[in-house]
Amino acid sequence: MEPHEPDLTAVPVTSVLAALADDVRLQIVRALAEGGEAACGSFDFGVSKATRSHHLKVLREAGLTRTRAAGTSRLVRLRRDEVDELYPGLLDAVLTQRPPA
Amino acid sequence: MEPHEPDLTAVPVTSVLAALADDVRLQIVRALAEGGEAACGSFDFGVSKATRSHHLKVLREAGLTRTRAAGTSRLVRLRRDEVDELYPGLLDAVLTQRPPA
DNA sequence: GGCGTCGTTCGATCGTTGTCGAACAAGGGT
DNA sequence: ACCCTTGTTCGACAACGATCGAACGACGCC
Repeated sequence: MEPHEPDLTAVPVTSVLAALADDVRLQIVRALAEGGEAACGSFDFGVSKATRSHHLKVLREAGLTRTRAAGTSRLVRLRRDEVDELYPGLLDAVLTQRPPA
Repeated sequence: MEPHEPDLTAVPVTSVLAALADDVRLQIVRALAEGGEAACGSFDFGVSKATRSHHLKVLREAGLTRTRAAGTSRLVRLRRDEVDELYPGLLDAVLTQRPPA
């Protein structure tokens, strides 16, 4: 099956923002920004694997991540360069974990 | 009635992003970024005044805008300084209108 | 006071989306 | 060959959100 990873320029801004406007997905993006490439299963944020798979699909179809098969796992990585080029400052602004007031 | 304009630091990032992840609201924000302060009625993007009022409320409660009464109208303005300080690059990244492919 | 304008709020509708369990598919190891 | 691990997909359900018309409130003006 094709992973359906669109060109970032073909994704409407609202879709990119919507993809980031979820707590679970934001945690995934943060983990990817810190740890680089990671297997899907390494993100366990209290949701079922079905939900996690759904979130990874949203991120992928928003043009924010790429996925490649590696044996029985799938490795996900952040498309940071492309995002930074098209939306400079966006990831930086969103990724910095602020203290909860 | 109090306009309920929260401190930006008290608003979760996901709420800020969700507020920007809508086409109508994005148009409003762009208009505010260009034209400065404007009356609610000046935004007519094909939605009813009820819907428009709803969108302005979302933006206000996300800490992105301020509203003040002025006679029979209400003037809305973008809290650009505060947003830029807390999320540097976010507005710049989002506000630039890209050509539709 | 009465009217028109501007905006908010209410209630309803309807599509979208986050969530889950279960079923399925693909790989690797023994 | 068998099984276990890893992910995806499918239906279902619940919650949220965008939208509207209509009712309401506040203000200025004549």
